[in-house]
Amino acid sequence: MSSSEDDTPLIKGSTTNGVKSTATIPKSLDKAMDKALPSNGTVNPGISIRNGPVEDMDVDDEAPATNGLTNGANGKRKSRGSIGKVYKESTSSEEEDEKPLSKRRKTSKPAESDSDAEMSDVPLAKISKKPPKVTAAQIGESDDSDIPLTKKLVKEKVKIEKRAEKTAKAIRADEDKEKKRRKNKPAASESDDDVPLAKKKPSKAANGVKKETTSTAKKTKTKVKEETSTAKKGKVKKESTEQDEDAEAEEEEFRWWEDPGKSDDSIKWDTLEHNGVVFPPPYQPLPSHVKLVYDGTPVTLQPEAEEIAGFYGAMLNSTVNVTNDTFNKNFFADFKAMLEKTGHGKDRDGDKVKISSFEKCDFKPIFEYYDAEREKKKALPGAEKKALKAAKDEQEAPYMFCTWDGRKQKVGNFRVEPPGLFRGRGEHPKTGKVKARVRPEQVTINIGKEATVPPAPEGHEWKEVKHDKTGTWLAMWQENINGAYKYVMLAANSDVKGQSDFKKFEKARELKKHIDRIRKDYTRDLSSGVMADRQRATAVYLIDKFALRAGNEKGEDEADTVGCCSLKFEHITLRPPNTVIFDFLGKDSIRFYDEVEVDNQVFKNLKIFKKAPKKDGDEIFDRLTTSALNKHLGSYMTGLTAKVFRTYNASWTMASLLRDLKSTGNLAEKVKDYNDANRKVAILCNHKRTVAAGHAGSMEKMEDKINGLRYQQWRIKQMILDVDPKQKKKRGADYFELPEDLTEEWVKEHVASEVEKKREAIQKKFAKDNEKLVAEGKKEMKTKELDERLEEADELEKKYKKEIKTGKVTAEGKGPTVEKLDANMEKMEARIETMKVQKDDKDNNKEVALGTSKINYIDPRLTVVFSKKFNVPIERFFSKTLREKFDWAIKSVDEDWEF
DNA sequence: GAGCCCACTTAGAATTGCAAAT
DNA sequence: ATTTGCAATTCTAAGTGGGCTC
Repeated sequence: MSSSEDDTPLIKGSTTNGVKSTATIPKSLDKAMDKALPSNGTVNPGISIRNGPVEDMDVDDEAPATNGLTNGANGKRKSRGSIGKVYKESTSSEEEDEKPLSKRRKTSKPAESDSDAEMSDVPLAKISKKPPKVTAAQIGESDDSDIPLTKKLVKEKVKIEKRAEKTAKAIRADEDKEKKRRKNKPAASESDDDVPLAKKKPSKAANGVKKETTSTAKKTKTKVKEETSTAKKGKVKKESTEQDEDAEAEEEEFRWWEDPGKSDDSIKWDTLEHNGVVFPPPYQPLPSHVKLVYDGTPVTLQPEAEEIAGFYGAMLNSTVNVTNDTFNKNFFADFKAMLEKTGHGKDRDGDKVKISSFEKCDFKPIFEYYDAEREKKKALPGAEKKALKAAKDEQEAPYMFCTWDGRKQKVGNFRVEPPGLFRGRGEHPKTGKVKARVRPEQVTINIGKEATVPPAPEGHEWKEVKHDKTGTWLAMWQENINGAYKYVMLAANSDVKGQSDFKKFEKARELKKHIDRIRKDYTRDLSSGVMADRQRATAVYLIDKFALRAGNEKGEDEADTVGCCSLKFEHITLRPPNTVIFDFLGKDSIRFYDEVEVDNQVFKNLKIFKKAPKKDGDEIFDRLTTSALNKHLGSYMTGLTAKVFRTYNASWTMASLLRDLKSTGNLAEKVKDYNDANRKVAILCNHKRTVAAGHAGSMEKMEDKINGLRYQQWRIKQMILDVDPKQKKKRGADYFELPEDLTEEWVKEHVASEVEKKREAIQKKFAKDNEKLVAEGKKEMKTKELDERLEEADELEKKYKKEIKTGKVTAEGKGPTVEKLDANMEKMEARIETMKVQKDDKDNNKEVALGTSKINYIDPRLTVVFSKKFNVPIERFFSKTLREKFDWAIKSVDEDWEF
């Protein structure tokens, strides 16, 4: 770990208005670079050429880039539309022939499914390389709905059957293989010779807690296996209280992290039982008085259409969607399609009303109905709400858990996603489309061969029932908008998820052993003569330094977002001598903006990669794909991919931040220190959240509170003068001035609001007291009493007004002295300071999301170690669910553990 | 070796729950 | 007791990457 100290991933400064402070590259790395790069830029003779001919490329970069770009690496050419176009202008005919061909191939597919009017309008160059994955989506779109639907279903069915057959075969083959494997390898003789080093480590670490050797660990395993069969009736004990040393005392919990690991991890389970999925309740039609109003006329819709209108209606208060043109357009297209199918609406007299204009639709009545329903539900007395929830819980109980290799495990998302309007993030071209109700006929069940297959809902059947032991999912369906697969899997606190989490972090730790070599290599390859290698080296540099995502290809029918490999011309701005400005939308259309200094060679390379004729829309790394990059990374270490770097860098950063913490303060300070470190990691990973709606308001409130305190300070100062006028000379007149930013106007307003607050408090108390009296059967107090009570506020007002007028404040309290007042001042000062810190903290934090890094990137063992070392209860860092998810970490590590 | 299919992790928003403030 | 503000949890979209096919 220490060897790469200088290569700490860059921690960006805290964000203010999206502009981050400049990060710097460690000097030592710079120096290393100088050595690696001959100043004249000639290609290092030692460089291995993996990828075709060496380019005659001037590393000093002023030569036209076109040659290097186009004649280079054989193969490795992405068929991304516009790039081809660029090259066409200046290069070989080979390019010209190939690109259009691939385009033609790609575009031909959509044509064979229903034609899509929108599609054909798209310029040729822009048409997706991917044929639309799912024709279902188009069916939804098309107006002549019925015919294609059936056509499509038939097609799909055939496909499915084929696939099912195939997988069945595969599974059979797998099972045979497994049988053989078992025969050859009795469980007891399982050798751990081939267990990767990384896997051994934790059990070693665990030794601190448990004095177990590998052999006893094995015993544990066998024991668990035996228990499995017997444990079925008695459930697996969940909250083991005896978590340690005397583990020999019967332990029903499955301590898989002490297990050296199965040799075959492609088989995920032997037996699997579960109860399937829960479907959302069927659509409840609106009461007859609630209707969509079209062009002033309330119209009755068929339930299928009404449901869709309801999706939209219920959303009217979310401006994000309703004011989005794409959303509205997509919604209305789908809505209209359903109206077409169901015969549009009928007015009071039963006459047909054709709904053709979105603008003439008034969803207000529907919105108000649903809103009222929401309110009703919210207003329900607590007991009733609880009863309702209990009923639901009971009904769902059977689905909450499954039995996985004999152990009871929580299922994550057993509820089938309800229909609604698709809310794609960012500028998703399909946002607003109707997400259809999932029918049982679309759902595939994965379950053990011996298990009872849960029945499909009455009158329905499952699409398929599988027994695929290589999968961890219990049920699956394909969604109609993007054709995405939706899986029902186990919850985060399950053993399988824990195991893969553990593996992920072990993989990241393993990278420590290779990172120096990898960095050395990519630093060298930054000046490789092979364009593809140079691009790859540059990309790895960016991924390593700035924690960028890999950046897979995306389709035209998705939001236009990028990661490292898919960065485009316009996403990078170069500012000599060596500053790179990133500005692009990443995953979830979250903006990544950063100005950073990079290695000179990287700067030079990016300049080359951006060289004309490249222009907006063209890829920077046009010779690089994520799979090529990952393949390369895999040569250093099995399983190394771009993703691992993010985990590694995040955890490594956290580890070094925590390591350097002195944390001598109290509990709260230690927690704050931890959170600060957490925040730095979150910033590194660019984890953001939208600023909460009330943020500006609550900021103002805090500022106002602070100012209120400062005003009180001024009052105390005047009291000091009141007690001892000589202080004016002693401390200087300035000391007693009201701070300039507290204007006369502000003071008046402030004072008025203080008085108003007082009044309100008095009135409230009065009303309450009266209520009490009434409840006790006594008479209410008269308004006269209220007036008397309110006098207190009047006096306060008078006092303030007088103070403002005269600029003098009479000292309060019994026996006021300068000393006492000074002490008061100090207390006030401290309060102001803490409030200011709180405010800044909140402001700095307004767009940083800490959770994502805590849940996915920071090795939980780091947190556990910190918790133990500094004696902070783990509850301060991990919520209940997180403690369950990270159970393995909490129980496997002592305070000497290192990432 | 591009283009899918598939399975899994990662992500922010929305919703819910809970406790501090009033 | 109610309101408010935030933390926790749920939801599901959007990534990554393996592997298969042609």
